[in-house]
Formats: sequence, C-alpha cells, structure tokens
Amino acid sequence: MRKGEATRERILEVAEASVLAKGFGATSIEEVIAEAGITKSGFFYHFRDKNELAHELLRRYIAEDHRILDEIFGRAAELSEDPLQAFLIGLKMLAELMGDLPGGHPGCMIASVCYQERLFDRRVIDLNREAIESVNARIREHLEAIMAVYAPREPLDLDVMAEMLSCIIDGGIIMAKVTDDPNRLARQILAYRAFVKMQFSAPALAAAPLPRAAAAE
Amino acid sequence: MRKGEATRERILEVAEASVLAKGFGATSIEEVIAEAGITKSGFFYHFRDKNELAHELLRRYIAEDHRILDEIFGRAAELSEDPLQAFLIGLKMLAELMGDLPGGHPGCMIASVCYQERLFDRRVIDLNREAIESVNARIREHLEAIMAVYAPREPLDLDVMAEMLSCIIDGGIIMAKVTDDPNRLARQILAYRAFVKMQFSAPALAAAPLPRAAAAE
DNA sequence: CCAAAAACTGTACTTGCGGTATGGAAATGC
DNA sequence: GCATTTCCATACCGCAAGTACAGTTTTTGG
Repeated sequence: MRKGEATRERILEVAEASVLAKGFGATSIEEVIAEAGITKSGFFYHFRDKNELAHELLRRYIAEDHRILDEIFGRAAELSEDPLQAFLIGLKMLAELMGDLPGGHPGCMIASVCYQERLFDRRVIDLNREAIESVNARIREHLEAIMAVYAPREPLDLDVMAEMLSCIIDGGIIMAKVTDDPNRLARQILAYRAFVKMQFSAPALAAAPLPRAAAAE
Repeated sequence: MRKGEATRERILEVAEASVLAKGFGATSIEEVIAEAGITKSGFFYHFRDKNELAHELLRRYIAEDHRILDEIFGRAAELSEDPLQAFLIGLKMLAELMGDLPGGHPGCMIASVCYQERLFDRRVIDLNREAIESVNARIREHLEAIMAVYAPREPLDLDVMAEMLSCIIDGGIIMAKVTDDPNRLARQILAYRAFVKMQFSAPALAAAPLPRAAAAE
C-alpha cells in the first residue's frame, strides 16, 4: 500500500517525461518500465491500460499546476492588498519560476494531450477542457478583483484577458522549447504583465482609481 | 512526374491531418497509405523513411504559413501606407481568417514537432527553430517600421513583442482546440492587436507621432 | 504471528508496425 | 517505338507493443 504508491509515482514521473518529449503514442511501456525498474506486469498492476495512464498523467499534472498557481498568487496576495499589485507581483514570480526551471519548462501536458486528442477517450479530453477552463476562471477572478478597483484604459473582455495568460504560457513554452531558451517563456509572461499594467495604469484623461474598495477602508 | 506529384501531395495531406490529430509517433504509415489509396511501396517510393516524411511535412507547412502571412500583410500594406494601420489591418484579417477556418484551425505543425522532439533527427528540429525565428523576424520588421513613425507608450522590446504574436497564435490554437471553439483563437489575435494599438496610440503626456516619415511626405 | 491482501514477476501469445526485396505497369523523353 | 524513368503491387521479415494469466513475494491489519 505504501510501496505501491511509490512505484506508481515513479511510473508516472518517468512516463510524464517521455510523453512530453516524444508524445503519448511514441511512449512505449517497455521503455517506461525499464527506466522505472519494474516489469511489464508490474505496470499493468497499477494501470489497466495505456489510456488509464494518460488519464492519471493528466490528473496529476493539473493538480500540480493548480497547486503552483495557488502558492504563487497566495503569496502575492500576502505581499500586497491591492489586487492589481498582487496580480502583477504574482505574474513576476511566475515568470521567475518558469525561467529558473533547470533545463527549461518540460512542456505542458494539456498542450501535449491537445495535439494527440485522437489517441484518448472522452474522459481524458473532457478532463483537459475542464482543466484549461478552470485555470482561465481562476485568472478571471483576479482580473475581476482588479476591475472592482481600477478602471481599464480601454473596454476590456475579462474572459479574453484571462485566456490570454494561458495562451501566452502555452505559446511561450513552445517558443522556449523550440529555441532552447527558457528565458523566452519568462519574458513572454512579463510582456503579458506589461499589458495588464498598461491597461490598468491610470490614463491622463480619466484618472479614477479606487472607487469603492478604497472608500471601504 | 505529374501523377507522382499528385499522390505525393495526397500522402502529405493525409499524413498532416493524422499527425496533427494523433501525433507523429502514433501516425502509422499503414493508415496513411490506406487513406491515400496507395500501397506501402508507393509510400516508400516518395519518402525514404518516416523521418523524411516528417521533414517534408514541416517544410510544406512552413512554406504555406509564410505564403499566408505574405498575402495577408501584403494586402494590408496596400490598404494603408501607415505601418501601424497596415499592421493592425493585417492582424484583423489574420484573426478573421483563423476564426473562419471550417472546423477550426487543425493545429500548428511547429507545435506538434516541438512536443515530440525526441522522435526527429537534428535536421527536422533545426528546421523547426529556423521556421519560428523567421516568422518572428518577419513580425519584427513590421514593428520596426511602426517604431520608425510612432513612439511607444512604454519602453518596448521589439523581439519580445514580435514573439508574442507567435505565442498568442500557438497558445490560441491550443485554447481553441481544447475548448472546441475556433473563435477563441481569433479573439486572442485581436487581443494582441489591442495591445499593439494601445502601445502606439499617442499618450497624452508625450504625444509625438510621425517624427520622420511624416516629415518626408 | 499469520492469514490475506497487496504488490509485484515470468512467460507466453497476438497483433500490427516499420522497413525490404523484387517485379511489373505506366508515363515520358528522344 | 523504345529505352528509361517514374510509379506502384505482392509478399515477406524482424521486432516490439499490448495483453492475458498464472504464480510468487512482500506487506500489513488484527
């Protein structure tokens, strides 16, 4: 029960690296078990088939993703009570985290699944959609909090602005991987940060920050 | 010579669809030839091995990509002599094009290759890097032309800003595919457009457009 | 301490893929 | 019209992936 959990985790770790580097279809069980130090039957004890491996791989990745976002924006919220400042601080920490990953970001499992959708059953692709929507919703909450305090320079669709961060991250990961330059991901996140900052920096014509939140304090 | 070119094209078309839907590793030659209506020897006449197929697939995709960019921004340049307006027009046309694709964008081959890099030889991954850099360079040229006329609201790294479009497109494709909503890609491009527009719209404090280009006319 | 369940291993089998060898038909140049 | 190039068919091989199943060791609750 205890040891089983450990080997299961090892399998998932090895499989994740392989999937992100070669794709799910080209990830052979043979290779995974060799690297994990077990036999083929050991693998099939933990996972009914390859599809279940995919599902668990994705579940695991999403959970870790949410954990990281929680931690970063949680800490950012501690550092500033202003929602805009907190969000900007969070983005900066996120950029640093992504840029400092040894060897660069290994890849986004959501993107990997997306580019091999025909390999998976509906459960997996549904999970993938839910995952990306929940991340978007989470970012949207931050933007809503900002909007409650700051007026945007231009009319702003919060959904689009929230999705944009996901797009920047997924696109930035690709950019960083292809050019073998982890810093490109980090600076793309900072570019998004600059966009947010510019949107909510008080314009000369309609300078009106802190309408109700400041009034409440 | 004539017919060979046609079947070769058919093979590439079928293979491209399969690669973008299932990944390269899971794309079997057997399946490709079945759908293309030829036999295995027919395939191996046109391509030495699977790796050569990958290379041609990527080459083809990149060429088409550049053709589309040329056409769009070429037409945009005809519609306005102002580099900023032309770029904004081009982005709008690009967004429309992407949103109107029947069934949505099938996927970016560059991203697909990126997420299966260990499957390909150096020629393919080098080609991939060159492709993304050349697109970035092309966008950068537009931004440089804009910078020759307009002053940015905030200090601006042209490389980052150029890369951002690539990231938005690749990320937007993923977003659109996962959520099965082609419009999301289009509106992300429009969001990037809004960012560019905001960056170069004359701020109240330092309103100084058209330094030399306007003076020349 | 000891049953029982959990956590594996060994082996054998089926299937299908990537790739090859060889031969033949069809188009093309001259 | 004929040789040459282009193009594709049949048949086959080696190999590994995925699966099934029976057996064995390890862990653990009571």
